[in-house]
Amino acid sequence: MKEEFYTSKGYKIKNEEVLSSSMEDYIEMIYRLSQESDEVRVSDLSSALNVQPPSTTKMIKRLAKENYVIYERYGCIKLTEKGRNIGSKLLERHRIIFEFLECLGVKENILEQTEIIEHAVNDEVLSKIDELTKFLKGCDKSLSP
Amino acid sequence: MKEEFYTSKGYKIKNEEVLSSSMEDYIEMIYRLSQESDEVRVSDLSSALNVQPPSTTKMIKRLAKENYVIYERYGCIKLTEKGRNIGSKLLERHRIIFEFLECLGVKENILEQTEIIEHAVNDEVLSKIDELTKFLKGCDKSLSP
DNA sequence: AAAACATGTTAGCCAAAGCTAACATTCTAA
DNA sequence: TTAGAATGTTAGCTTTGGCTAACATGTTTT
Repeated sequence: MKEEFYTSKGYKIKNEEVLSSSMEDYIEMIYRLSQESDEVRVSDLSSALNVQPPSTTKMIKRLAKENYVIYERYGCIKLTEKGRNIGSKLLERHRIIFEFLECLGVKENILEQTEIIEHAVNDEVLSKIDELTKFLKGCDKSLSP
Repeated sequence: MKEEFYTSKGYKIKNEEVLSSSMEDYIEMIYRLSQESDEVRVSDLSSALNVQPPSTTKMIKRLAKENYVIYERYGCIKLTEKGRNIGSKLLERHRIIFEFLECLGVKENILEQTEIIEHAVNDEVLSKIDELTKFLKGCDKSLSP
């Protein structure tokens, strides 16, 4: 099966990905905020993601329908088991990309670049990058003991 | 200025990027096809990108309005100077990411991953990755002479 | 307990980039 | 040279994920 080109949107459709980039952003952030306090509310999420509250409400409803979070109007947002599992993977993925970029010596907008790239890599690439980063850190050590 | 989180869409808006990912895909492909033949038509582009012709027509109109291509109804598609410059950069970016992934030992969907990642990296990251790949290729050589 | 403020929701708009169905143009071959 | 095939365009629909304005609910303060 020859590999073919698609437009960016084409890959998304083709891959029938369960989670869109935005959904990932919200879940990752809910997970992050849940670690700091167990009262995560719409306003927290909105300001953490620099988004207006109605956007958050809309997305939370969707995440609730698909069983990533439990939520009732005016209440607080809790991840389900499923949501928590994904959240921790997303955070780990974030960490791997961030450390890779650090290791590359990227200086500008490193958080932004992390946020953008993390949605782009699949599992295989992610694990190769993780290995590579570990390897490079080893090199550093042997270069500057 | 502290770095902040945004959703994926947020970064796109924030960066007021001139070229969307899709626009990049089309320009890159037109450039690629132009190298093979100088008669690039809507149908060529549509099938190369696995997109229906009306999508191509729509995008070409937009690219023409923004001066990346010259096009008239039922005619063939030519890149402008501006379009050509960008096209060659996009192809180079593609090459850098592809070689990096090869070098990492990525086996599955390497073209697809290239296509997705190339839209995610900024210039700084791209050049660091390029350097790294050269470095890694050097390592290979010294490991397997 | 009522007024004022803060927080959350609803409704409805927008742009991007796909799609299909229907129509228009151009090319080819009888 | 004209009919039919191939190619291209238009119109209009869909989804995603933002946004604002207006309204609803909850919380706090007097």
